[in-house]
Amino acid sequence: MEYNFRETEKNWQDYWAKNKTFKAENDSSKPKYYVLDMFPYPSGAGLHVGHPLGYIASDIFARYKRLKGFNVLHPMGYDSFGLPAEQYAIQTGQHPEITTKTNIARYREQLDKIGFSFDWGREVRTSDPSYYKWTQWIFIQLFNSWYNPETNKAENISTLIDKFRNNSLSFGEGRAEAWDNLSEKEQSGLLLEYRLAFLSDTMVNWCPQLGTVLANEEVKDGVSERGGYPVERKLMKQWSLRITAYAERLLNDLEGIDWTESIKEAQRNWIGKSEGTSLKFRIENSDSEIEVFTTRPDTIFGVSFVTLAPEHELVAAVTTAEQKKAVEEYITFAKNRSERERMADVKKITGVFTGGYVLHPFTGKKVPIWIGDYVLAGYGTGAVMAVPGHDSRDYAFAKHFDLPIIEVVAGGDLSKESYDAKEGKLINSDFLNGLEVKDAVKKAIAAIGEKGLGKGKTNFRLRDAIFGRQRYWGEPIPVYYTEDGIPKVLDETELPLILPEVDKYLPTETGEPPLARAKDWKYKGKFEYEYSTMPGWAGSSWYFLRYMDAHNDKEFASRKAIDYWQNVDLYIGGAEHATGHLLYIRFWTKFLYDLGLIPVTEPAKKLINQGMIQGVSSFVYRIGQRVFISKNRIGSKLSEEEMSMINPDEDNLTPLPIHVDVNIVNNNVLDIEAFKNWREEYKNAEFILEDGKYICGSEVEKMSKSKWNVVSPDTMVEQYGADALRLYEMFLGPLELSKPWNTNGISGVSNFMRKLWRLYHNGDTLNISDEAPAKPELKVLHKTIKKIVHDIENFSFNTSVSNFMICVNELTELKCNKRAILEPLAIIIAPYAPHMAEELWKRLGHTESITYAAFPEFREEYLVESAFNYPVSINGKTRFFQEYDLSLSKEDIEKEVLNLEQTQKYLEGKTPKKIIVVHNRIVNIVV
RNA sequence: GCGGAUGUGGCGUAAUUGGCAGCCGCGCCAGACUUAGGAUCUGGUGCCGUGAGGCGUGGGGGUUCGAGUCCCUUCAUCCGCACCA
Repeated sequence: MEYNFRETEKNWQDYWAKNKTFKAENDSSKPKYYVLDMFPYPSGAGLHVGHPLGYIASDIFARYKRLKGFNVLHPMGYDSFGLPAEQYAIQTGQHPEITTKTNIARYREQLDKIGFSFDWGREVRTSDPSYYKWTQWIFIQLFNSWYNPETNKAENISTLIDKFRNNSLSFGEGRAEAWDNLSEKEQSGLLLEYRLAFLSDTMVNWCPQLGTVLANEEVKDGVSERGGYPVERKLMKQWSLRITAYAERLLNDLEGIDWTESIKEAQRNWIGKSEGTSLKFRIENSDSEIEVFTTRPDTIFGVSFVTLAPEHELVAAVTTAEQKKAVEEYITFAKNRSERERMADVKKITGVFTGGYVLHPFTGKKVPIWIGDYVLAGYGTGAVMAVPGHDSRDYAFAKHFDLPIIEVVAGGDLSKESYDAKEGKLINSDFLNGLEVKDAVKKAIAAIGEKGLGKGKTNFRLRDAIFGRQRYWGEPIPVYYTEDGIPKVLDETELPLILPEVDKYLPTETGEPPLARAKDWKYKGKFEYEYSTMPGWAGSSWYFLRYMDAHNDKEFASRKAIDYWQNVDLYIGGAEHATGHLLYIRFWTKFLYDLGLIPVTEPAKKLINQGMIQGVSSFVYRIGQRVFISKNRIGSKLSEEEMSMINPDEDNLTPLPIHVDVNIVNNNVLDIEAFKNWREEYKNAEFILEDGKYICGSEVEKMSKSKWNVVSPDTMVEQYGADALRLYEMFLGPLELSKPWNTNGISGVSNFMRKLWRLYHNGDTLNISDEAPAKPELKVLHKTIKKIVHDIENFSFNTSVSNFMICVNELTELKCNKRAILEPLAIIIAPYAPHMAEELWKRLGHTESITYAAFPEFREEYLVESAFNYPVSINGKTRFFQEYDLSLSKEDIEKEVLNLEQTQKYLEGKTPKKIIVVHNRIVNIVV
């Protein structure tokens, strides 16, 4: 009897569910291990074959750790708030909750079929009130906290109020009123400048099509990441999170975690730390100063103009009457240019002279003030000292407007381009002349400090994260407003603030978010709630903690559970979250740590990014309306019969490529019957074939419904079984690599599964011998154990599949049916092919699941050889092989080799210059 | 522009980390068995050459007894960031 994967896999999946085989305990004598996948957003399209890649890898690891005696936490859940469900709701009127539930059910069904060892008892859904209650709770903690730069951590806002009281507000820059004399509104406004969750007027990314603001992380190339709609800058009152307070720690702590270099680098980039100095330029005929930020104070004598961002607050003040009109026109122009336009023509230089001047702090010379939109209002001080000689952007601006270019660092050719390198000697620079750049920087900073013109300063590119979304399907922000408009957070006992029902999922006529439609939705019946909801990333910024204690209704997770599980040992997910989710989850973790709520500062010790699985689209080529030409016949001569199919008068004779469903194409050969039935319009299609077949074209593209290249895991499981799918996804190549899906190859692992089964069976019956194993059999087993352990621990799952194949091939060759070999083999393969492993385990006479069997111990002694077959090479080229006992010394081997007839043949009478003998490796003779 | 990765047969890939390049699989070729099949089994399969042999890890150079692996240089592809002063 052949192995019946359909029945067997179903049986074991039922068994695992019924016996709660993968339930993790929150305390155990075993060491803990936490394996986490990035939980999915349950979209309507269901899972394609690319989604489970990371889940399979993490599942193998989790199962391996269980066999190694660890108490493993391996949970799964759903990131179930989000835009697609809401947009679907807008179109259909269907409540997003219903769509979400349906999608989750579908996801669960698909996941179950693959045989994952998730502890479903800990499932979380971010859209569930019992979950978002705690997301709201964390928001309240953020609101009630500020970042104390002295202790370098978040503290309760009361410690700030104490400071205000004691120092009469001298703590806040430039304020001297007494705290208690301020009105409540003034106090609230002041505190908002410090709270980690705060309301402020900020420039936001406004997306009119989506009707919401977006975080910087959600905007790519000036369009929304979801949907690709244009995004514009707009000043709005918005909730934000003060992630910038954590910039330094987010940067520094990257050192201590085992994440891929590319993710760490992306985060470093995003945080964008840059060290420099601030410097003030006195405005001519005025008491005001323009403050700039520069990383190159050494080039101070190369300043030939100062550029302000169009939004800079001093623009009006420095503009002269003659230039007023031009400046105003320019500002209007800059304002109306969308972010997208501005990015699209980075090369285009625009700007205007204000007519005003500043005085050079060292020479006292007049320096013209310009406005240019290459200077960003949001970074540094929104003003730069332009050094066209040594900054390419200033150079381009100076060239364009014909402004002077001064060389102050020797080494470049300023007639061609600016010299930006930070090496060379200073020239034309008064007291800096002759110094190397590095020393000149130091001396310049010192001089600037002495004159009281500025001081060393660090800037970050990281912006505070805008937190409010003018959307329905998200966590309500637990805030209400008093009659004075003072925002107040709800009391913790009032949580969760349930997402109210609305009649439509659209903004109101007055442009308020959908939540404003909710009937009688008022705090204590009279105060208005905040109508914005939280962004998609809120719920995912702490979910790893909730899994530790998923049903706790008193706390977000009990201290005991958190102290036990600590943080994630292995986190697997896509690299697309590099600067979004993975930054936020680190931020929230650090915040909760500061409050003393959790014992760790990082969410995950190790992170692996699985690659994308791309689709391979297939194409048919249509001529006219109903004739399809095989790929390699395009451009070839057609027979008379073939010609008669085409009507050259009516038909367009250029073959038109059309995506065809990959499920009716095998090895690029089209299933013509299936194709005719695929769509009504192709029922009467005619074909121009090659070798009697229709060959399709193919191309690697993103896997998506519209490209007809989606391969569903269900189809694979149905045809080959879950174990085969698991093995094949791993066999495809290194986990981190992106690769196109090719269904053809799965037959290889499918054959392997059958071979494995046959190893234990003779025809229909189990065929196992209790005889002691022979040495070669033990050698094969232990070689495999060694390799598999090495592979798993290095996350090299592709090579372990290949090693299993080698092992089974060799044991088949040896006709091995010894229990002492096949039992351990079942265990080591169990993480990869758990269903078959369970079935074999049972047939071998075990009554318990294989999940908690003991992983076999590797024994070196079985691999020890007494001799080695040395490759003998002459001048590095392998010529022949010779076996020598391993006890022989190098000298002995050297002598023996030289005496060999074959050696003499290759030496052709010459005397070797040198002989290299590497023990257990190679012999090389140099002639 | 900055940063991160990747280049090996027709294809996906492998190489105990400086020691026999091409493991494992797909595909292909040949054979066996078959009331034909896109099933199964056996063998072969880097390239050139009938052969001895030669050539081969994107290209060029170097270090070394020995380089896919280390160094320099160059090219190509993918991804991330980007007027960040």
